[in-house]
Amino acid sequence: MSHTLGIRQAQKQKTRQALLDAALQLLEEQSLSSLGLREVTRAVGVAPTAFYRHFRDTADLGVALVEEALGSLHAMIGEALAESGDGVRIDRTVALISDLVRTSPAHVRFIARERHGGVQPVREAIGEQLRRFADEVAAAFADEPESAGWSEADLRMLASAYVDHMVMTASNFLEAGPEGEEQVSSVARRQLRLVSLGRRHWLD
Amino acid sequence: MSHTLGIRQAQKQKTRQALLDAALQLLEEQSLSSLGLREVTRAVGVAPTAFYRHFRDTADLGVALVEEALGSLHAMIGEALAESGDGVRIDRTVALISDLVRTSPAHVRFIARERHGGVQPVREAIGEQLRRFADEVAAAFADEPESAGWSEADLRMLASAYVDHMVMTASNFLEAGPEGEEQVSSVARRQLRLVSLGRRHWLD
DNA sequence: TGTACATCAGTGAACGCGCGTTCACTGATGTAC
DNA sequence: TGTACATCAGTGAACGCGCGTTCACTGATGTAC
Repeated sequence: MSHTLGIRQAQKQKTRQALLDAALQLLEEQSLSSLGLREVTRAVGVAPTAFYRHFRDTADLGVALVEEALGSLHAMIGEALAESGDGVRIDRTVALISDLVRTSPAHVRFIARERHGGVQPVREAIGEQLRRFADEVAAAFADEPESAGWSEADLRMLASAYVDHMVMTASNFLEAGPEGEEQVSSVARRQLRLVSLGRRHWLD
Repeated sequence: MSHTLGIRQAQKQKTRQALLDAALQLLEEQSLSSLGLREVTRAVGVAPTAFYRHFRDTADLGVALVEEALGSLHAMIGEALAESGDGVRIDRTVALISDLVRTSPAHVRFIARERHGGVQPVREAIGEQLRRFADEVAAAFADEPESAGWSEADLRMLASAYVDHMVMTASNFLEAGPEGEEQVSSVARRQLRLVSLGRRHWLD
């Protein structure tokens, strides 16, 4: 028999999730540093003071949103990069980002907005996640035969370029909307091809 | 004899500039959507209502800051790109960004923060400036012999990658601080070299 | 040059409002026996 | 299974505070003659 949460804890988690969801929606049109605790509780339909049962302040809630947005992404990126063959891997990567933006636009917008936003703990949480992505991408590249002769620093440099390009592309998808999706995909794929070609001739 | 502004207009411009300067400083630690008009006037030492003599609201002030931050940059980028030889041009470009961040860190931070921030008119003003940069970079590339056989769309794709990389690099310089400057420069130059190599083999 | 009037950048009082935080509370859920 | 007590998620009143905006104003600067 699977472990069931107590009624109390289950209800608490439900409220917490409702606060996160409401905040994420409100953050589509403003940034975290101007998000009010009362705004969030009003949207959920609980008393303002209930907020403190779940988060210390809105910055704390923001850090939780970072985990929600990026925490489950590591596995997916690993799969996309595991593809052999530059062309297919590029297609998979861009498709992954395109899907992500279509499925969770609010999460993506939040990350793009708060990556350089006015709330330090959130900036740091995002920075750490992106650093982890870069580490994972670098590790994936390191295993490939094309990386023979590459220094660790150069692999990290290449991986950073990849991750930064992914973030930029996600933000481009958001800005372009559904009708601009194909255009953004096309540019993103060609830019990755550019980098891929550069990689192949790096040691010439 | 050169035209002199009336005393009244000169004083007005001085106050306006003081508001812009104070706002920019306050924006080092918060984002525009949480910047208060009273905060700004308090920092300058004028009455809150004086604000309305210069700007409709803080979003309007933000748009003015975008012009101040990016308006004078077009000429400089043109010069850096006019260099012949990939290596020198890359060095010049990265040095330009490094200088910019050292000279005007607050302006750079403002642009990085508000590029995806919560204030629509400011996002749009930044987007338009970056689009202009991309146009100019594309035009500069188009004049080069290496671009023979390139479609206009591919040139635009290459130029976008350059401009996005510049913004990313500026933000990296900011984050790294003075002691990380050489490291950021080194990574940025190698990433541009990667793109440059890709460009050379684009039509293979 | 001097005078009389117009302009307008900056003032200061006043307003209603929503904010974050505190506190003692309630009542459903959990636990020990 | 039933009872008595403990826990604790969510409540609701209250607080002091700073906000954006309005308005009639002042007095230095500008302009017309």
